[in-house]
Amino acid sequence: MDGRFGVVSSPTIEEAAGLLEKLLDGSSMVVVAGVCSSEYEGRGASVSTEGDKLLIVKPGGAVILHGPRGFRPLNWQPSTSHTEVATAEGLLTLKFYRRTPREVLKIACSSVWYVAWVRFPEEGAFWMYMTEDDLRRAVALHPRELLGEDIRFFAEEKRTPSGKADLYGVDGRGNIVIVEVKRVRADESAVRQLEGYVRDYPTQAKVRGILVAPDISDAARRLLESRGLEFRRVDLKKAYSLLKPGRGRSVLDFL
Amino acid sequence: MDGRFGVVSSPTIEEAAGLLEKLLDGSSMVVVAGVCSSEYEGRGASVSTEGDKLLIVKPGGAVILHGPRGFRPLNWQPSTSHTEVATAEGLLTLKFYRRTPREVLKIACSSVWYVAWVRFPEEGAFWMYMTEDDLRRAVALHPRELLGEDIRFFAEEKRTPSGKADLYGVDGRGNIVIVEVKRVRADESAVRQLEGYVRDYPTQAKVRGILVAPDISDAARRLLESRGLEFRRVDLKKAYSLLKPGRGRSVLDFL
DNA sequence: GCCTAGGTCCCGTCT
DNA sequence: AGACGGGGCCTAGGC
Repeated sequence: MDGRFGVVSSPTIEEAAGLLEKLLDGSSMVVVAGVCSSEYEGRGASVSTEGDKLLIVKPGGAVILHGPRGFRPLNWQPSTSHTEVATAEGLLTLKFYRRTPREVLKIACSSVWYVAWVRFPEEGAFWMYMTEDDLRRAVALHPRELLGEDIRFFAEEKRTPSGKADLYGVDGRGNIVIVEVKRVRADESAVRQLEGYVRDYPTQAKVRGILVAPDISDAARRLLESRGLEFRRVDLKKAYSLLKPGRGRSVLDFL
Repeated sequence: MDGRFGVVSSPTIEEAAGLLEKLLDGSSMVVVAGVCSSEYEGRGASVSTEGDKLLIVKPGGAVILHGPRGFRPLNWQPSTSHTEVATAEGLLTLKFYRRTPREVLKIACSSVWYVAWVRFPEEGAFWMYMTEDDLRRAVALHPRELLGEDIRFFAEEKRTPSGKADLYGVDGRGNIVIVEVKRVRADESAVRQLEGYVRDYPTQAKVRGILVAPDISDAARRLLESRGLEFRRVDLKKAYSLLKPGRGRSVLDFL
């Protein structure tokens, strides 16, 4: 346990427990593979029977228990306030508690294939782009190019009784325009959002509601038209290139 | 690689590549820890710089790349259609492709701490309970106990122009009642859903909309009242015990 | 394949 | 703390 990382293969239950007591101090990224069952109680409740499992415990207290299949973990704990390691009747038992919301995840392993860890792991930087935020900024800055008309925007992410609307503006004829932006194909819930924002705008005058997205589902289109709202198709490639003219050539080509 | 599992500590880049070419055939749950960077392009785009990473590849093709912190993976692929393993300029490079949607995740590792695997992992059974489905069934079967009045329900999960409504019924006075059920505290989007269902019901007569949940947010309550809709608090413990009288004592006690 | 809605969603951000 | 909406959300169920 002195190096940067370590692995112990086929530990006994007691050896595994001893190792984990030292390792689960928040300094290491720990992986335990073995034959385990699990129990969760909290916002919901679940049980899993014995089977091969992969347990990951990260510095910061995130706990993730994977079964052999699927993408999502069987059980997890986004953060942990208290951890217990013990052995009982030939089982390695782990308990991970969380305060708010009150939850507990219990894991019991009858065999442990290996315990592996990396100490004081270094965190690289991470950037994500092409988000809805990027698209909203592009629309706000370049309405003529992206919506086909000039709109002067005066507010973003403004609170209304129905929620937060993306963009507020005034069109060439002086109409209030409320814009809801979606980075992906717009569905009915996007229309419901926009409908609420338009209805909540405190005026007797006509308020235009525009849904801006690369595409819209048929059902959403019908709902939108029945409510007198508008849809504007936006080209993601064009939007992002307006925002960052010099960047992302390869990313855009991929789209 | 003959046993049920295996671990190789501190492999060279070439050794790691050789191992992974054999291991990434869908027969094993594989873990790679090392110093890696990553790139993703698809529905969005992201990059991460060199740092300690934990790569998990499951049978079935799920790929999960964790950094040292947080609960969610930095990058992932829910399923993979094609995988490439190579070495280039002292780096282990892995590429995971997906068809629909078209996405690619590229990982490059300059050091590999360990490669570990479990072959032909056995899957245990998994049960989850106390879902929204359970609650909806409880309300449909026991309206008097849970809503305080007799309602005869005649439809569930029925399609409307605004989406799918949870329950349709008729109350003691012959009014149509539409019920939206939430297992957790109801928010504004729940009210918007219910509002749409009520509005879409094809009748001139009064239609009651009832939101059923263990709790409701203040903003949602205001929106609900302004729209003439009703709220009924439901006790999860009671609902669940009505559904399964003989079961779940311990789970309920925890709530 | 698309679409809808749930989820122990998680997560940031703002009040 | 709660609350609201985004997310490469994922996943199940319909069509």
